[in-house]
Amino acid sequence: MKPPSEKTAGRRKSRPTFEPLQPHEIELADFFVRMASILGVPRSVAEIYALLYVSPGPLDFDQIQGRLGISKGSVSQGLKFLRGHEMILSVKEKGARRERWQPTPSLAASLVALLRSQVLPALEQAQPGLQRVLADVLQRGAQPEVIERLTRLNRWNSRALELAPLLLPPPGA
Amino acid sequence: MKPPSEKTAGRRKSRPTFEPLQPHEIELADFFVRMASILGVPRSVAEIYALLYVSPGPLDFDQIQGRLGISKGSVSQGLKFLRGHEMILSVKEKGARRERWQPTPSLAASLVALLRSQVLPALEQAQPGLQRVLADVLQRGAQPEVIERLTRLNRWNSRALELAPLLLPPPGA
DNA sequence: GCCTAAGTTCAAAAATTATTGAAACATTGG
DNA sequence: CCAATGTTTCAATAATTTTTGAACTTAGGC
Repeated sequence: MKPPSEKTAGRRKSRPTFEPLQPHEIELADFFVRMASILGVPRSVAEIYALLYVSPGPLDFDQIQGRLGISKGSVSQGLKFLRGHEMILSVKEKGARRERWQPTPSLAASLVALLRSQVLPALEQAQPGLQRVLADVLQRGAQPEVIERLTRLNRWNSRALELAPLLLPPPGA
Repeated sequence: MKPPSEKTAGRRKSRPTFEPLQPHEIELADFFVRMASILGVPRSVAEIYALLYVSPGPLDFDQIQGRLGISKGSVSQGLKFLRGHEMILSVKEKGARRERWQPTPSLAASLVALLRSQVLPALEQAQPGLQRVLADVLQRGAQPEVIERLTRLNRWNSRALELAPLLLPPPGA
C-alpha cells in the first residue's frame, strides 16, 4: 500500500528494492518451514510457498527473490520444485514477459501429491525386494515370528500400492 | 549357523566377530532406510530397526554393533531413539547383565507414534502464531482470498489438534 | 535475425546433520 | 565396596544437503 517512500521517478530501470518480510509473514514462513522440514523439504522452498500463501496476489521471480533475500538459484529451484508438485501455478497475463506465481487452490491436495511423490516410488521399488526377502527367509526356515513379520510387511506394501491410485485424482477442492 | 571357523576355544574373553549382513538383510535394511529418510530418520537408526526386524530373536548391543559395523555411539543413540518412540522393547532375561532388543509388535503403531511425535509439537507450537497471523491480516484488511486461505489453515490446525489425542492411546496390541 | 530480459544450471562454498570414539558414568555380581 | 562389564555422552570429524552466483540457455520484442 505504501511503497517505501523512494523516488523511482525518473530512473525507470533501477531494480526496485523490496521490503523484508513483515512479522506476520515471518511467523507463517516459520510454520511452513517447520512442517516442510518433517518431510525433508528445504527451507527456501517452504519460504517461497509461505510468501505466496500470504501474498494478496501472484508474485514474480524478482519479487520473491527480493522479499526473501535469497539467491536466484534458490528461487529457480524452489519454483521448479513447487511447480513439479503442483503446489503453485503461474498466472502469466497475456502480453506480459514474466510469469507470476500463486499457490494452488488446495493445500490439502498439494500435500497429498507431495507425499505420494515421496512414498510411492519407494513402495514400488521395494515390492520385488520385499518379496525376495520373504522368500529367502521362508527358504531358510526362519522362526515363525520373523516370517509373520515379513508377511505382514509384504501385505502392507501391496495394499498401500493398491490404495495409492485412489489418491491420485483428487477432485479439485 | 557356522561361526567363521576360528578357534575361540581357549580364549574365553575375545569378543566374538560378527557376520556382515546377508543379502536379504541388506535388502530389508535398504527398504527401511529409504522409508525412514522420508521422515528424516537417520540411516543408522533405520538399519538397527531393520536388523532387529529380520532377526529371529532379540539382539544385544554388541551384536547390533558387530553386525552393522557401526560405532558404539551410533548404536546407543539409535536404540535411544527407537526406545523413545516405542519402536523396540527390551527383553532382559533375569540374571542377565545385558539388555536384548526386539521390535515392538506393531510396526503400524510405531509409525503412528513416530509421526505424532514429529507433527504434533509443530502443530501445537504453531497454534497461537497462526491465529496471530490471521488476526494481523484481518486487521490490515487484506484480500478476501488471503483471509480465506489463512482461515482454512487455522481450521485445519485446530482440527488436527483435536484429532490427535485419538491416535494417542493405541491399545497395546 | 539480433539483442536483452528472464530464467536455468551446476560447481563450489556454506550450512546442517550424522557418526565416531574416547572418556565418563552406571550397574551388578562377587 | 570393588572391579568388570555395559551403556551413555559429547566434542571432533565426516558425510550430506542446501545455497550461492556466475556462466549459460531460452524466449520475446523490435
